[in-house]
Amino acid sequence: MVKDNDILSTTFAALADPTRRAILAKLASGETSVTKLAEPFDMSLPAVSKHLKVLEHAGLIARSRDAQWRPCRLDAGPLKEVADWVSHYRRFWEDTFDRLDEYLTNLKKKEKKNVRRRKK
Amino acid sequence: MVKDNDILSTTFAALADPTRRAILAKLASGETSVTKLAEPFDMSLPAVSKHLKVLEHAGLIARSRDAQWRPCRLDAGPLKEVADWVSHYRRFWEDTFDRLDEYLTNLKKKEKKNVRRRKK
DNA sequence: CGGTTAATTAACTCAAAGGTTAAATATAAG
DNA sequence: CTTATATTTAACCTTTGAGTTAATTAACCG
Repeated sequence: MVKDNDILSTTFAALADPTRRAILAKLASGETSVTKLAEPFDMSLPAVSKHLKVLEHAGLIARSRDAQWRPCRLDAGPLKEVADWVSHYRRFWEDTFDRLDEYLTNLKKKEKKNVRRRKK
Repeated sequence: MVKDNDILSTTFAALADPTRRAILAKLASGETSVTKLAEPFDMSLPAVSKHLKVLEHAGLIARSRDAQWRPCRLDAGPLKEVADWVSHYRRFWEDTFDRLDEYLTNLKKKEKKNVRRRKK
């Protein structure tokens, strides 16, 4: 269950759908109407409307009113939170530190095993 | 619906749960058994086991066998993909003034590069 | 062997996600 | 006022996700 007061969870959940990520990508080139956003997708307009609601609720887009159109624009604020969160793990995919960490973890484990065996 | 062959969707979906992110955080300080991982959470062991399965399926953790223990270790590979994806939007939270054209040119170049890399 | 510990699988519940079609709303244009 | 266009809401369906308890598997230990 995704808790509603958990910004990161809401953001990640919103991003976990290729349609929604495609919408964000499109909005990166500027404000667009719902119909234009929906065009490339093989789904009904209400479906796209729902995706937009999810993105809006996650704070990833904002909407205004222009006659009968509801133009959407990108709001990347929550994406900064994502970038910050993932940056904490950077050292794990840069292999130098990765190997060292794994080595140290292994070493610790073996020491604990030896201690346990000696005590018993 | 999250498509199974879509790595980013699977990764984001796995990260959209605070329990799973907490598990990853714990694994950042080294391999641990399932029971130890489960300890801080107010849920049953099978529930944690399921979370681990989700993380494993997303390639975010790997498991080995040590007697009756199944130690888990972090695998940050998919997190690099997340970092790469989100980095495309960096300008939107960094720049106050409009550099849209430059951004789009860059994005297109990077996307082409990624496609080539995946096909390889 | 029999018992204990670690972890998973099975079977189930319940809520939420993602989609549909049909109806409703809002605004503009004749 | 009526009609066309843009979009949302309503009602519904089906699948998935997250949790539960009870049973099962796997490995160790005395």
